[in-house]
Amino acid sequence: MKTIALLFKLNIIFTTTISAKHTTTNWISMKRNRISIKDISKALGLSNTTISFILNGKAEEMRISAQVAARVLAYVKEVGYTPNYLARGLVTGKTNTIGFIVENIGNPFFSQIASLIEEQAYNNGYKIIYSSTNGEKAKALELIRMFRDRGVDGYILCPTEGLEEEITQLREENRPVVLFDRYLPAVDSHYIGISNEDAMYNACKHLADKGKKHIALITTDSQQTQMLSRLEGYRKLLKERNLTAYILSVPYEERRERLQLDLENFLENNGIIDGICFATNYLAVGGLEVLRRNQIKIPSHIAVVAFDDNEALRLFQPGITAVAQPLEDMAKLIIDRLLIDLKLGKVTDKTFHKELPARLIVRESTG
Amino acid sequence: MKTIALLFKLNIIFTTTISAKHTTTNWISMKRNRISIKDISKALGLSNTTISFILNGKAEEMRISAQVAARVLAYVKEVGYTPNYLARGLVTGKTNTIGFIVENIGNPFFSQIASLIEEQAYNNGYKIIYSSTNGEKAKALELIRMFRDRGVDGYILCPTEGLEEEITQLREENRPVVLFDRYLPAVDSHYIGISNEDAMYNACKHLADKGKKHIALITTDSQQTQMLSRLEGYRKLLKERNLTAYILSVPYEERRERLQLDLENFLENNGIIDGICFATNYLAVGGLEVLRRNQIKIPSHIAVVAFDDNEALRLFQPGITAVAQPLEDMAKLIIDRLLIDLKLGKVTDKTFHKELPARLIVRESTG
DNA sequence: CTGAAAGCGCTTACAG
DNA sequence: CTGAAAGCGCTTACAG
Repeated sequence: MKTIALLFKLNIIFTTTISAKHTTTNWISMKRNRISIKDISKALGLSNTTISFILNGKAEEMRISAQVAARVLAYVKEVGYTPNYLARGLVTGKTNTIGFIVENIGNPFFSQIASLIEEQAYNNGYKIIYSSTNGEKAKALELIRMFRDRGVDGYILCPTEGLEEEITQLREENRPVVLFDRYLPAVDSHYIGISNEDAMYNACKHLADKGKKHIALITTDSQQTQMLSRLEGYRKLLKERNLTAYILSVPYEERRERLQLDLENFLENNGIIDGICFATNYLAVGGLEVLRRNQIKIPSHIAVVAFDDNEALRLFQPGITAVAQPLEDMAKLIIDRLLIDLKLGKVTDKTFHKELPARLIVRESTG
Repeated sequence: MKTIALLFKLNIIFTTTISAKHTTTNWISMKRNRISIKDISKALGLSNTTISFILNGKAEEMRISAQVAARVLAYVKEVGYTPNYLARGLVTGKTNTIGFIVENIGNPFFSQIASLIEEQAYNNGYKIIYSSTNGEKAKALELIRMFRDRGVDGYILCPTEGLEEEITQLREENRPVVLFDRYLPAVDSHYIGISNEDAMYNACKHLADKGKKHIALITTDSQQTQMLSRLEGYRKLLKERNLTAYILSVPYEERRERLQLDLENFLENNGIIDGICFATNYLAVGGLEVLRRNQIKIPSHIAVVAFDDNEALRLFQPGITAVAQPLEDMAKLIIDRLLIDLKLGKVTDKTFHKELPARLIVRESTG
């Protein structure tokens, strides 16, 4: 049967290529290249079982003689055998792969945390498959299902709205999930983020302490938890200090196109504003361009605080005060939490909901 | 046999959990959840073969009646069946996955191109597994091998030095590979990048045309092709205009720590410098901080051009003139090229070596 | 201590 | 037009 299959394939190649001889050789060598457990057991006169046990470090447990084990390991090393993960995954149901879903890997916040998560996962023997949702629920659903079909062992998700049902199902199927950046209130799931309310409260407090009386919040209309909490923090400080709220809420879908015009109008109509908090990184970058184009002096005319720190804010002149998320700690917590469920082989009943404190990095933009 | 295995697993659960009943139910529902071709064929009274053909769009080709096909498709949709990619991959040797290796996903250049490549791949039915080498050959080798063990169909590599042998082997095994950003001169492989020499030549020419007579190049000692070409471009312009070269070459390994001190010394010792080209993005960001800290006026004292454009350079005051890589075109070419080999099922003899032109975005930093 | 054999969920050459 | 059966490369319960 094997021979027949071989001949058949060769035949295909013969009829479709010009340099048949060359390709044929390649094809054979390609198959030869990939050595299997069967090849090893045959060569060493042992059974597949024995090889497999030794390869999986179960030699002692299965009371396989040290000499046999050593002989197998030496041979494996010599021929450079590596196991086929697809076959292994098919049997064990484990692939040592983590599905990582972000909003957009091109966003510095996500790419930086991706870099850290990748490293942590790698150190623990896991690889990452990633994808971006661009904030679309349909895309997110498709990605989760695709990951499932590919048998990822666990999921790290930056969820869009409307994913409640799917995530609940993942949990019911005992698939480890950790949410980050934002969570879904209706779903009981592990979550790691920052204390957004406190972070924004502190940012605004910093402005108020600098004597600002008319503090604006530039945000989007997204109903994601992290955005709502930031809004809460803003409101809390304003209430505490008896200040008027000036809120510009840009439609999330058109956040890039609309920001510029909307912000210009907003500032024109509210000339009294003397402090601005940007609720997220792309709003800050876009907003700073608007401020500059309108020759608004920072901080003398308007003081500025941004959410999420990055190079652009650091290099801006004046340096922009920013709320920095503890990316490294977050990445570590996310992976650690996922690994616990992964090792356990099932989802724990008690979910872990952790909000880390953010750090306010004070620069010249707030005087 | 199946029943025995089932009981065994249940037993394990009974002995390790408290709410055994609950967990048991979960476990069964988890297995039930995953419906297979066998389940479908049984339910519909057809063979696995027929189901498989229909699922793979071979119904017509295999002359399966339209009614049967429709019935199967309807049932599949109803029960929400999705194929197990591991099993499929084991048989076909295809996983519809592309291995994507970058230097560091946290670097904006790589995360932006990753975002674009991911989208293009996704539109063509491929998923991305990615990893970062951090410029280390050992890590790169390990990643390539890990990807191979996981059966990725193709490779998009930003190669480190010393990967010649491994890449040659991939080609010999008929595994599609596309290099980007830099290539390995000793290896015949597809490559997509930019015309680095021209790009740097034009950047320096722009400075010279602005009357700069003492143009410095800040680069690393990396021997990667893209860096060498940029150096060539610099040299070419200098020769053409009869200008003296001022080159600061920071050790690649310590590029972050050393840049600051080295650059300060360099500028101090070469007070005559009136123009600077940074050879890559992190050098530009670090370098600009040094210039600012030393209160060097841009462009009046020193004019500046950076390689790779990004937000930080755009927002910097003054705006920094930058060489912008055509990321979108590159991503498209990379995927298109890989898809050709992927569809073909083997590596083409003729390799594709394409260098796209970069664009110089002139801002205030060059006067 | 070790091996024969079943099974994971697919695809596909072959036989009607 | 459709099905029985082999095989992809592993793991593992069972039987010595």
